Amino acid sequence: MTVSRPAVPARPPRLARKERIKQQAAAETPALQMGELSELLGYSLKRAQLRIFEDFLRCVAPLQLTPAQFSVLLLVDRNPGRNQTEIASTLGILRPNFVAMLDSLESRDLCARIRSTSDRRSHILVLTDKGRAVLARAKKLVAAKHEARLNELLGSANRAALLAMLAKIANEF
Amino acid sequence: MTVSRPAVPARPPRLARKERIKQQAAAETPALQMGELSELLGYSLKRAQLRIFEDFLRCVAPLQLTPAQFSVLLLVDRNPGRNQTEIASTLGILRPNFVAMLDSLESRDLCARIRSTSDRRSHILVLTDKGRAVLARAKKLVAAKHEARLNELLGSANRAALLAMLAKIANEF
DNA sequence: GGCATTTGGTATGGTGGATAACAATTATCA
DNA sequence: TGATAATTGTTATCCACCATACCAAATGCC
Repeated sequence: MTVSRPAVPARPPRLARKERIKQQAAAETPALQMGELSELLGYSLKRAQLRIFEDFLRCVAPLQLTPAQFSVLLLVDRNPGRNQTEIASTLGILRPNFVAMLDSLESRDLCARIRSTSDRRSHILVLTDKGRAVLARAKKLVAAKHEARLNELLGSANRAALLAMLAKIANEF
Repeated sequence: MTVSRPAVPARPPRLARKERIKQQAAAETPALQMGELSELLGYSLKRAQLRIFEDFLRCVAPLQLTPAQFSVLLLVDRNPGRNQTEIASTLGILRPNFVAMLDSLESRDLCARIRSTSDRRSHILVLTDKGRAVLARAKKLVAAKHEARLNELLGSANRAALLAMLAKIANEF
């Protein structure tokens, strides 16, 4: 049986960050020296991440999904029978912050919380039919627009190497 | 002449994010399937970025500098005579948000705002002696602890390739 | 001289992230 | 068995970051 709680209106994600910053400095004096900044991995990493998220939002805009929401749908779909704590912790989301996120997804009828019969404390997460459909469409959009453009920019071998290094940093650093 | 305004107390950055999330799921059931998540560049990118920032904070903790503050000091040092708008916009910081940041740095006597004689609207940014000293120490700490460990993990050739790809994404994507 | 623009700043709201505390439930173990 | 500890989902709350609208002072532009 589905556990329902007061509906929380879904909020559309915002995008287009860089354009607004650009317009700040319209007619610029000679470009600034970046100095050691361009050698700082953290700096480039954050800039690249912002870009990627921006593009992700654009590509998946018709479905109104943020990267975080997409990752939740993916993980829930791939791991049936798991509860909130398990899904949240593998995504690096703190349990309290995961509640509102699920409320949002549930209010849009993309996923549902089901009371576990074996442990009545926990809520098992499942995708609804609509959730599965949206996830499928999102995957296609991401693959066709987002990742494809990345492959074009980097080349698929480089892209794979990049991914491997990022995973290494995330896991072994 | 230095423009001084009501001092804002400097706030120490927080760190150690991952540990707290780990403790959520202590004794785990079989690991979850990440599915397409590990193929999503944005996901790995963000995870890696969080790791890198965490380590950066740790390495530079004795100086109480966040990555953003460090980047401001670097940029101001490398570009004398620039005003707030120029520094902020090249760092992707919106002018209103840059005010508090400068207040903090100024209250710690790391940098100063100087009224431009040619344009009395703008504040020219300069590092104080203490600011230069702190920046120098920070650079050494970052190079010795942070970047060195990264080189060890990836190898310097790979690290350079990674940096190049990230810059490409940030600039050409 | 009158107008738009620029600059630094304030106020404010949104959003993500983090902690403390709590009730209900389950696990542990004397 | 029964008392105590741990876990789960949740609320409330705080802080940091990001974004917008607006403002006064100063400047640029006819």
